[in-house]
Amino acid sequence: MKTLILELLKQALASVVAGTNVAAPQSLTLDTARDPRHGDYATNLALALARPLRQPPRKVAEALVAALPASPLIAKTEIAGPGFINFFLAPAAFHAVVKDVLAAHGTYGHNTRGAHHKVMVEFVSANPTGPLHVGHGRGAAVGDSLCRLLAACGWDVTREFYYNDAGVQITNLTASVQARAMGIAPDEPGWPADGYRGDYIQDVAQAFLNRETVTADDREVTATGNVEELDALRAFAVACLRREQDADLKAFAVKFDVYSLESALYHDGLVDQTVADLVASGHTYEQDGALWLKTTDYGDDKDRVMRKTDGGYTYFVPDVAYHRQKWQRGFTRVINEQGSDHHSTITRVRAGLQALHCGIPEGWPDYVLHQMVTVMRGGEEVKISKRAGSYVTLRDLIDEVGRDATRYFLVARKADSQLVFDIDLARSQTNENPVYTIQYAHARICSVLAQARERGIAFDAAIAEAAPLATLTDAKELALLATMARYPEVVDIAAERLEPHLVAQYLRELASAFHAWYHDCPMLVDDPVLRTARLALAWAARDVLAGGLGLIGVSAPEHM
RNA sequence: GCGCCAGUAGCUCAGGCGGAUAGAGCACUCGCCUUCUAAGCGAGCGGUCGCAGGUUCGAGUCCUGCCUGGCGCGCCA
Repeated sequence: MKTLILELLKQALASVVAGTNVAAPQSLTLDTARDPRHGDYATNLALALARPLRQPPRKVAEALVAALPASPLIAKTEIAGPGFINFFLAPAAFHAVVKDVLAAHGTYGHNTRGAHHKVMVEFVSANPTGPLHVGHGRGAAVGDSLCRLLAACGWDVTREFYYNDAGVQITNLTASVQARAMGIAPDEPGWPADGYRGDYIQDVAQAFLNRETVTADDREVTATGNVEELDALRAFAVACLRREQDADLKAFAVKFDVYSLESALYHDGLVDQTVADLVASGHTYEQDGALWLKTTDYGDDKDRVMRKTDGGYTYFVPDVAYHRQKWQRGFTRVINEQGSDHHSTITRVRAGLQALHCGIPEGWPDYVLHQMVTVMRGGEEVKISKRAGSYVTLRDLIDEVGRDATRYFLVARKADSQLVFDIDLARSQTNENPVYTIQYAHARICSVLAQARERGIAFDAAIAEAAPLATLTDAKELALLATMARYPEVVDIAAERLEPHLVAQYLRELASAFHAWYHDCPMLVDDPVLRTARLALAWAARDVLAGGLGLIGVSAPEHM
């Protein structure tokens, strides 16, 4: 619908500019009008052209309108205000949306912008030292929606989860489990400094003593039961927490294609190779017994230690090795979704990659950072979960408010805004809760279609596609159609800007437009032509609602 | 002190590349169930877009400075 008007406008523009030495603007803006009195679409093209053409904007607008090719889909145009051109569409233009939706068979709004190019989205990437917390949940919700959006835009998406299974934190975890296995509780003599204090450590210790076998998505380990064997303890503890995180992710309906391990980067020699290549590149130096990378060559505010005086590497060295590996695996596009508390790594990783001089473009990879989540209940901040001890777990939220509400609220805010998660709001099953308003719209349509079947009214996808729609003239149904027409643009922009919250916001508007229409325009009327047309519209609206909900990983229930 | 992010209605938040009278949900007030699900609809109330300058036909949006909050500033990840 929009592309069609843009095309006409482009022709008008070409004809107006012809014969002058004024270049046509590189891109045209055509906005969906906010005020219905401004029609359906509006452009400020005349205002933009006024200066280069040295003519009053309204006069330019008149010329543009005169040059606009006639179309049966445009009812009229108006010149308004300082020189806006408003387009009023004919109902037929709206009706075409229903056909578009139905013909797409569940892929309406999708596009081919990605052209099957590979993109990796790395997200969650929690270290296996405890259950996932609410921050990981935000990362999971945002990252998973990004993957769904990119896939809908024709990208070949790989979902990757990276975790540190070798560093100081894992040593710490191992010591904590060992202490628990030996009957030592936090703060008792022998409890490791900075040990993990959550109850889950006790569970892991007990399972280890029971010689249990644990299976996670990427590994299986059987406990030896010997608390003196640190390697066995570590392997078992990591497997246990991986399994726990897998269960959390499964409950959240988030899946990964690839798990990457920090330890593998060492085993495969990628870390040493990266260090050697960085040294060879001339961007390193030795000082105070440590090896430094001159990250200041690439915009950092100070240089960073690569190899500590104890001989170990700092965390960003394997990160650089890992990202070079991503590049070598053919991912010319990589998006890392992380908590913003790690944003300082961005400069270092990019600097390391640039210093390698291996053809990686500046500014690669992309990052999407999410800000902190504060959980509120009863007007007070919630900070503690029994199981984890020191933070609110994702599982707590899912158990308390459900997967759909959790996902919706965690993805509905712009990632770089801090988020207040109100448990009372999320769990309320009333009109206070936007996620239910959206799902209810979907369920309502399903319910009416079921009613139609019960009444013996023949209706299916084929009938919907063939339905004449000329009787759809009510203002509410045109408004609903206009909202549905915006969906492809929402998907496109949300994927382009890596902002899945736009989809969540759009769905609320779509649900609202649907409910208003539902209220004013009964579907199961006696007139078979009108009835069929409205059922076709409802069928299409259901497709768009289900498609949008799918992009944010929220279910589209048939009953509520 | 330096860097990143944010500051928009009582609350939670949207606001494409600068564009028309700044929007939504909730809360609050008033209406609407004999009617396909009232988990809904309609109307009303509610604003110094953090502050101050600047750029221009036009600024919530761009620039500068400042204020407030979060995060980071480690040979932790």
